[in-house]
Amino acid sequence: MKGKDKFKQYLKNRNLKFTPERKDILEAVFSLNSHFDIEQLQQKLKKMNKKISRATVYRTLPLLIESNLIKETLHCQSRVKYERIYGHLPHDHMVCLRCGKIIEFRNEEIEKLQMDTCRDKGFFPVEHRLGIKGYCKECAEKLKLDINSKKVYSKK
Amino acid sequence: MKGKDKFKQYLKNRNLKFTPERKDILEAVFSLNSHFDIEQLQQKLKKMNKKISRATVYRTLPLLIESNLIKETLHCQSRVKYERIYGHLPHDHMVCLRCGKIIEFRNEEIEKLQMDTCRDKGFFPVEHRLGIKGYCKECAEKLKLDINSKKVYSKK
DNA sequence: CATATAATTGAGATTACGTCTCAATTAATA
DNA sequence: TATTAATTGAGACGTAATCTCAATTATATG
Ligand SMILES: [Mn+2]
Ligand SMILES: [Mn+2]
Ligand SMILES: [Zn+2]
Ligand SMILES: [Zn+2]
Repeated sequence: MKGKDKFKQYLKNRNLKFTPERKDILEAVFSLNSHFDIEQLQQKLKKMNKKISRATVYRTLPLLIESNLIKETLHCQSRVKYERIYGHLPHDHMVCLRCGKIIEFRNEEIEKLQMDTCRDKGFFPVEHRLGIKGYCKECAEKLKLDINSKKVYSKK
Repeated sequence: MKGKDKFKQYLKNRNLKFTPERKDILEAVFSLNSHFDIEQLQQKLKKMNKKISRATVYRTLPLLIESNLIKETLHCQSRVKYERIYGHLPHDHMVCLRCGKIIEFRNEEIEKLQMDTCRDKGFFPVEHRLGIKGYCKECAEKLKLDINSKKVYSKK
């Protein structure tokens, strides 16, 4: 797993240790399907029979973020969702308010326009996040929402 | 204040009451400058000499959101920030990681592309949020960051 | 206007999530 | 192998947000 070397390198650069706990968490993260929250990560570790304290899990996530292996992607039901980014192309998300489905999309044109705007404002971008909430095709059909109408009708 | 009527209407439609507490909270929200968090809202109410319980404040925000008067805009330092949207054009945000400054921008082209993507996926959008984190012009200069370089350099 | 009724409120308890503390342990190095 | 600074885990702690429930009140109706 190539992410491991990157993580090791990152740790070494700052005189941090590559402990078994950090290795286990890294493996759990990479074995999870991309979007996950802390709860799911802890579950996974449990399934792997790794008893790692909450504190350590919480302490390790920022390291994985700092080393560019994962990032925070969206807040969903007041939970922070993370995802692997190492080896993945940047992309954005749509979240279905009914079934919770997450749809990924990539639009380079949008990204280019974002960069242009940053340049206009003299802003140095580090991270950007675009999230669209709404209803996926299936749910929209069930709810009889018309995709071509621009407005959401308030219930009743 | 026109938002008041909209709120009243919303409440009436669902057999909810237009109580003094709700009125006060609405007024506080509309007198605050656009981006605020719960803490600031409570401060404001205090300044207005309105003693409204925490529970009521928390219970009222979702109503204001549901009635399209305000929306959640961004999470900043693990706090949810809200802002009035009634009577304001939709826009997105840049947040400076150093000084906390929030820069608003509007780019219709980006919005159009988002809508196109939704149409492609059959997704019915309700809300979208684009946030760019990074460094504002002033901070970028202080930190000697080069706006034209695409990558953020990891420290040391 | 008086009454009926369902919605609302506030105080405080409770939960949920995340951080902190500190003694014991351990990875890295030489 | 010895040295040393980093790490860990258990549990205390902090804080935001939600819940509970008895008392209150906005609204509709006659
Ligand atoms: Mn994703
Ligand atoms: Mn704004
Ligand atoms: Zn759905
Ligand atoms: Zn700044």
